[in-house]
Amino acid sequence: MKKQERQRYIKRLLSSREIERQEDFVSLLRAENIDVTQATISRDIKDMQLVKVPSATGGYHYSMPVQKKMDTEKKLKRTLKDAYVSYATQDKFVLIKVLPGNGPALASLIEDMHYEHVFGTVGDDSTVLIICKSLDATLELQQTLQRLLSDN
Amino acid sequence: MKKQERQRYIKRLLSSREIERQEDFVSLLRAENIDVTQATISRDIKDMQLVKVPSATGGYHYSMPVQKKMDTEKKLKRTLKDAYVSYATQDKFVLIKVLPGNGPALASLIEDMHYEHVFGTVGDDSTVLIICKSLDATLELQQTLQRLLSDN
DNA sequence: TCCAGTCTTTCATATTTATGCAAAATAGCT
DNA sequence: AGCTATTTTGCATAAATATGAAAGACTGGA
Repeated sequence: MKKQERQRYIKRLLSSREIERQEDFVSLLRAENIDVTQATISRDIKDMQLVKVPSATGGYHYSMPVQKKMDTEKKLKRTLKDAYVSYATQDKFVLIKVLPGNGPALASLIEDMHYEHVFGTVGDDSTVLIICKSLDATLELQQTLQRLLSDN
Repeated sequence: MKKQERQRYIKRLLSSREIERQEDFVSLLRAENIDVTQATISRDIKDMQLVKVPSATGGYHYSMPVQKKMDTEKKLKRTLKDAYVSYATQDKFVLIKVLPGNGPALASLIEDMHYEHVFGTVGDDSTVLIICKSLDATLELQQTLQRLLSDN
């Protein structure tokens, strides 16, 4: 499955960098040895319903679609509230304990959010380890999670 | 204030129709005797951080930005929870009673959401009247409001 | 294997969107 | 009012994006 794999890469790129133009996707994918043209990216973007957001700083960047993002955050919030047990943090890591069975779901929701600050996540049955991109990022993420936990 | 007024119009158009291209804004505004070029619209869109969303049905349409939408919904939820007293509905109307002083705020938040189903709102000190676009729309809106009230 | 149908990609290009620059409008002064 | 600085706009066009049409890949039979 070529297309799906590429679209997974695209998702990953989305969260890792500020992507301003479709051609950026082309270059970045080329760097990973995936060869496509802008035309294909345009169709992928339509498929995946990505949007080009005018950023506060004056530029533009591609991002997840509105609805999906809202839905995901809602699910994430619910899962957190339902299953949250405790959390700890050290260095660039945030370790969340949840009720048995909820680890993978939570990890996957966090992935889906494509948080700027998150490098990656792993989850077993009752634990999710989030690896952040920096110490600052870790703080930011903590705040995000706390916000989600305390309703709002 | 020319620009701001135009941008208010743009917001209103956003919620009332599916707008596919910037030129559509130009035509629709022209119909309201506001004369602009696509260049200006492009800049307005950047200002307002509107996004062009690939819709499920194959086309594209402009829409409110992610962050703002989420923020507004949050505020709306909080206001509702804080100030809600009761509501009633009849025909295409939903009438919400709130604690004194909260009417205008609530009305304005509902406006800001640009709900598909809402034709318009008016609020006095402790009442908000929402006029929906159809009977079905009224039901939909009720559900939306109930969802907001019952957390989620 | 060979074929028909379906899906995906590229190429070329049409369409749409963004922007540099000059002109016009607006806002503050005095 | 008259002048200057700032903001906003349109024009022209560059830049970016979307898409028809043809070619290539893949799929599931016969």
